[in-house]
Amino acid sequence: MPTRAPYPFAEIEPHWQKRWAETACFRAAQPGESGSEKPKRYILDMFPYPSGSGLHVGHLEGYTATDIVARYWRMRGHNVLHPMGWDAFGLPAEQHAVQTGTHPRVTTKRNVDNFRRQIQAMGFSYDWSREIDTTDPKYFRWTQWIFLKLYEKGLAYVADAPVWYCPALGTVLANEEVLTTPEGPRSERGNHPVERRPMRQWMLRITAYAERLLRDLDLLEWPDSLKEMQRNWIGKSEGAEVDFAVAGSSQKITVYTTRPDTLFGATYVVLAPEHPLVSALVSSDRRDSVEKYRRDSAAKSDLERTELAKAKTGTPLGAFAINPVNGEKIPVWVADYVLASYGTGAVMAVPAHDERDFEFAQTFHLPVRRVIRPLSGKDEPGCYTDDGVNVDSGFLDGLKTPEAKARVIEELEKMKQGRRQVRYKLRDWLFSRQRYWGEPFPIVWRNGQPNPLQAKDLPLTLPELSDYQPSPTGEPPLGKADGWKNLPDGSVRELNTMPQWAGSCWYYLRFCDPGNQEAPWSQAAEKYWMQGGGVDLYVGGAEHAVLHLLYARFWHKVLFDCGLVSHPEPFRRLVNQGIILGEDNRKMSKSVGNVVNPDEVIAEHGADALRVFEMFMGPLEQMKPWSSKGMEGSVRFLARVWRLLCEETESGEWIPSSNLTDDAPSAETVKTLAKTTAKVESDIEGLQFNTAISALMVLVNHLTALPKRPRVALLHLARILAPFAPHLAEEIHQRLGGQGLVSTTAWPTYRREDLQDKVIELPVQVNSKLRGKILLPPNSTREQIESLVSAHPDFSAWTGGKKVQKVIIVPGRIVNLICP
RNA sequence: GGGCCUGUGGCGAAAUUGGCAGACGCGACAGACUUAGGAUCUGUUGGGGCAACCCGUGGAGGUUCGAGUCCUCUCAGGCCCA
Repeated sequence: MPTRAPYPFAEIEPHWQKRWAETACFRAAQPGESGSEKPKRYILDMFPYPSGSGLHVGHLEGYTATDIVARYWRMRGHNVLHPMGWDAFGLPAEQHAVQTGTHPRVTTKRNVDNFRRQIQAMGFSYDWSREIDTTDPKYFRWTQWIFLKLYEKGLAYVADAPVWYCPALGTVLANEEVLTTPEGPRSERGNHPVERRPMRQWMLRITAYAERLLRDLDLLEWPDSLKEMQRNWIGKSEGAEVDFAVAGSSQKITVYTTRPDTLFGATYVVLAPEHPLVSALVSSDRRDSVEKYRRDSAAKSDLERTELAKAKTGTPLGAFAINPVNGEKIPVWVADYVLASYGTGAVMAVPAHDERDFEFAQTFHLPVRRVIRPLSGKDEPGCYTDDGVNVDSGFLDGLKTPEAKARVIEELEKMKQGRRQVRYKLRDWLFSRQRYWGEPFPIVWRNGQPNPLQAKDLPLTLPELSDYQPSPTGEPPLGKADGWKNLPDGSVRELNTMPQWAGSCWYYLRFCDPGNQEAPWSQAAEKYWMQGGGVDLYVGGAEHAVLHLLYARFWHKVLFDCGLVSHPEPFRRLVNQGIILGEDNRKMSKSVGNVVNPDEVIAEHGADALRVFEMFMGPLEQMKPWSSKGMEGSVRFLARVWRLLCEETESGEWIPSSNLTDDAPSAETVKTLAKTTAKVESDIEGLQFNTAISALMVLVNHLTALPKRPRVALLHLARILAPFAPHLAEEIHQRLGGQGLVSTTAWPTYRREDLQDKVIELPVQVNSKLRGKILLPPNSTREQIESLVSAHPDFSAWTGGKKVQKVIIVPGRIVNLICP
């Protein structure tokens, strides 16, 4: 015998989903249309990659949060843009194609259909007329169009550069897609080993925007931790380049340092093993050992080379550099703790004031010369890396570190032996992939030169292939499409495709005007929806902190410079939802078997209960574990709401409750409704959904306890519950005789005076310990409070008969009597 | 090694931002519903004590009439970067 549901969600939920779809009640009005006179609000989720395994409860957390906010503002009379789409290019569908021969388009469509079904089962109020798919030629036509803009502005170029190549994936990867692990560099996707290979690649000049990407972070309401991650990724450092002449040679060694003030403390110079000057400068007697050293270090990872704890290695080059400020001859070494990719690949070593140099000097018995004294005056042996005052430094003596830096750079510039230099860790963005399932580049090669397609020739679509396997040499799969790649005039198409990030760099703009055939978006639509600093609320996972969010900001700034968007930043307010762990407190994973499947949860408890529980678990941004018991608590809550107006017969039928009344609610009920509504408002606006739901529970507990439930109170409840549990809210709204859809009615109002109690309890402390309470009107003055306290029957018991030396009164908060 | 975040009942968490610690939920315990209950309803539920009271927000100090909240140090866990 099937178990009876605590309330009939299985009938209610599909019914209202159908009604919403039929009435298109969540359609956002375009500028000019009726409805666009309302204030706009753009509430966006990071659109998903439609994987084969379907949605997980972590996706749903963010989507539920934005849906509550979207529904709330719609009820508050805003024109809400709340869209959904698919970031559908990507490796998994293609790897599936390599293994099975199924076209990635087929796999992608199947996955998208599944994702859409799952999302719709949750009752999210997306405007489905704006659904977009990055693999749709009607969409990627404009991705290619934006690429042409980048190309025209000289921000897209081809370079022969050492790039990360992943043999297992058969493609190159961006710096951002490579992780540093104890086993060496690995691909972020799949954790395969990757290696450096020189290859011809498309690059995007994101470094040209480094300073603006850094500076404009100040315009954004983002979590500080996330801004900090972007700052670190951009990695601005201010320092100097210093030229060291080489004794007996016309060559010079240029080093980069952030501490030019320590130049007088340099006791040797180090070149990275890969530095081009190594072979030019090595002395004949040192050549063999230097060559051997270079071979040895080539086998090591960057992490092994630079780790502080690891023993430092190196070998002298047999050459000497000349310190430009004091003419001193100091030895040149080759050591792999210096990386070719950092700075100029050469450093001046100041062992007294740099940890790594210090360790190296200790290992090889090189001199240590102190030139900075701590400001505190206490000079201890060892390495001192903080700021201080220069000593034994010629013209820098007595200067504090910031002045010393400025002074030495000034001097070096005068001597033409150095210059101020701002550096960024950020590298240009490696933008091509040797893959099939991505946007083709709108480029043809003629006589070894790239030529852009005309905008009118877009989209350039993918050819059909029977074999998606990349070749081991890095030749892209598109190279197999002879008819596609070779053009009649002898030119050849670019065979790489764009990385998955491309489509997500601008999708939020397409949502503003998704059907536009003439342009990626109209100026009017962009101005309307992006006014006030862009997307008003953007919610997604923290894993996109540097990649997607940095790339999208970069494209947006380029589009801004092209006059195509009206604000320099795309996402005004951004929030990361926390990870939902498995019930065992571990990360959800298929192999552990602790994954919660939303389809099953909805079938068992309903979508409303899942929505409520996802929000009730804890703060949105916090990591928190799933709990099936907690899930049942949310079902119980909604069932209690249901039973406010329905009761079950012996045979299991739900009939209207006999406890309903058309009488006006009591003053207490009116107050509870007012307080709850005010709390829910401020909590939704502050994204504190867990406490909003707890306030709703308090209200429901109050209403449950009433012998007769006023219909107007329940109608009020339906409206403030609607953002959280919209299906149930619609059903009770209708059963109580409410007009139209609750989703499109106005948010309820309340009287301000109902928020304030007539009498409040004020705690009384003696010597900061709680001793009693007094009852009084909320707006009592200090004098009134003091006389009420001293006249209280328990007064002498509280004070123990001692004299009150001081009275601290915080009206509405506390009274504290100090009796020594 | 550096940066950021988090530590509160048996569990998930609240705390008007310096003012009654533990709202709300889960779990547990007791009772009711004339059968049963993994349904529902009603109580109780931080620890100690017969009690009045005392103790309690990872730990140690400090500022303050008053600290979960602010400061210093420290321990543990997480994330990011080396």
